[in-house]
Amino acid sequence: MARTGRPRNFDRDEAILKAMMLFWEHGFESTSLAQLRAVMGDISAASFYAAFDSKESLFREVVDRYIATFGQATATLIDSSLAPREAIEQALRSSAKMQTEETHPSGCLLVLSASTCSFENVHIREMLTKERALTRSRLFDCIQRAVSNGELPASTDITMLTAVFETFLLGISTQSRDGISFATIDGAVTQVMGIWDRLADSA
Amino acid sequence: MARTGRPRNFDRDEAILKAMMLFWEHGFESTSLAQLRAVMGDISAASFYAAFDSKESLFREVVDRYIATFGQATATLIDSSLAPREAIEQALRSSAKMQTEETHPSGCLLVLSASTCSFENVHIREMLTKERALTRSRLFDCIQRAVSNGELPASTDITMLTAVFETFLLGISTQSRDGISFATIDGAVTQVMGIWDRLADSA
DNA sequence: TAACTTCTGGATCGGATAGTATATAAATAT
DNA sequence: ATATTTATATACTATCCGATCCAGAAGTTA
Repeated sequence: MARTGRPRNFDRDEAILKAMMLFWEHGFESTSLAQLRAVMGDISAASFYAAFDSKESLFREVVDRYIATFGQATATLIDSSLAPREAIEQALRSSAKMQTEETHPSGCLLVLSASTCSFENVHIREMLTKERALTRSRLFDCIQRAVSNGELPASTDITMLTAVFETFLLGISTQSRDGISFATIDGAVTQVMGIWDRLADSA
Repeated sequence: MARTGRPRNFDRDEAILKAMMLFWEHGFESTSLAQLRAVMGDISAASFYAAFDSKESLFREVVDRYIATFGQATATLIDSSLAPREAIEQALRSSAKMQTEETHPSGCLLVLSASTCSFENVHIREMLTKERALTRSRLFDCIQRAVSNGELPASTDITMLTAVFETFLLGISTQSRDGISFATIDGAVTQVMGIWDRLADSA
């Protein structure tokens, strides 16, 4: 049975995608309700709040959507059918590829859209901090798996090696914003993966 | 001869330092005039504008001050008395040390304080982009010097190797914000410098 | 058709925003 | 002493912010 009431005359899913592009480019606080309503097809404030409750609630939906789509660049990290090294290398290369694409804002939304914010929105920043922590723990698990496998020596400092790849991964956001090409970053990934190989050889 | 007129009853230099801490923590746009005036000793709006002209003008002064102080963590990059490798290693370790200190906001002000902003403040973001480009060119020159010296092979892809170190350097900001310790990042620096050594060995 | 549900247009809310006007206070210069 | 210069306190703009209220429009259900 179809739902009752007057149907909304804009595409909610499409509106979230448009909102994502704004939040991605300008960040949570610097994106205004007026801008959001404009890209959603000049909908009224009433329509906006009826559909999304609040700016913050919309942002949470946007983050979820981002993770389910563009954020899948790091999905290889939880694919246990891949060798840990390949999982990490693919996560780095796919992230570099995605973040430098010109069909959407550059860099990573989870890194850039609330890197700084006002006191009253600290919880928004912490929300993204938690998402990054999730990626970090997946990286950690990947490396731990390699140590268990014997691909990396038992003496490997997993926390430190996680930092090697994660620091580089996070840096791609600002590099992309600064206009560094995919080819250049991809070449850098090759060098960073050399760190893994050198540690593996010493096993 | 002393300057005429009623003397200002707050320390302008100290006020800039206080402003720096706010901009560093919350970013340019999310730091309000009211907050700035409060940390400057509850000065009036009139006093603020008499001393600094505008929020934007104050921010430019803050950036200059930051570069002259905390930003000196990367100063080794332009010290030609240092071997290129040592210059870069020191820049990375000093940056990691500075950015994780707990006496001021974590991360780098030049990376975090305007990573995203509204449309009307793009020039603020671009100002910081230019500062990062300066660091990048210094990194580039450092590596180029090593190639000229023969420390690195003539076949070295300087742009790519610049990206290796710069991407890592930029990533330290978010890592610091996420609470990763200096010891962990410093250990990661050691691994990243191994990339240099492997390239140097193949010379 | 009548009741019900949901969305929309338009006006509006209180509060925060960066910035300014005016008059006065506090110093130096002559 | 008087003029000049600069900073202050106080009051005040105009605008934008996210969010809400209400009446009516546009559907479905019974």
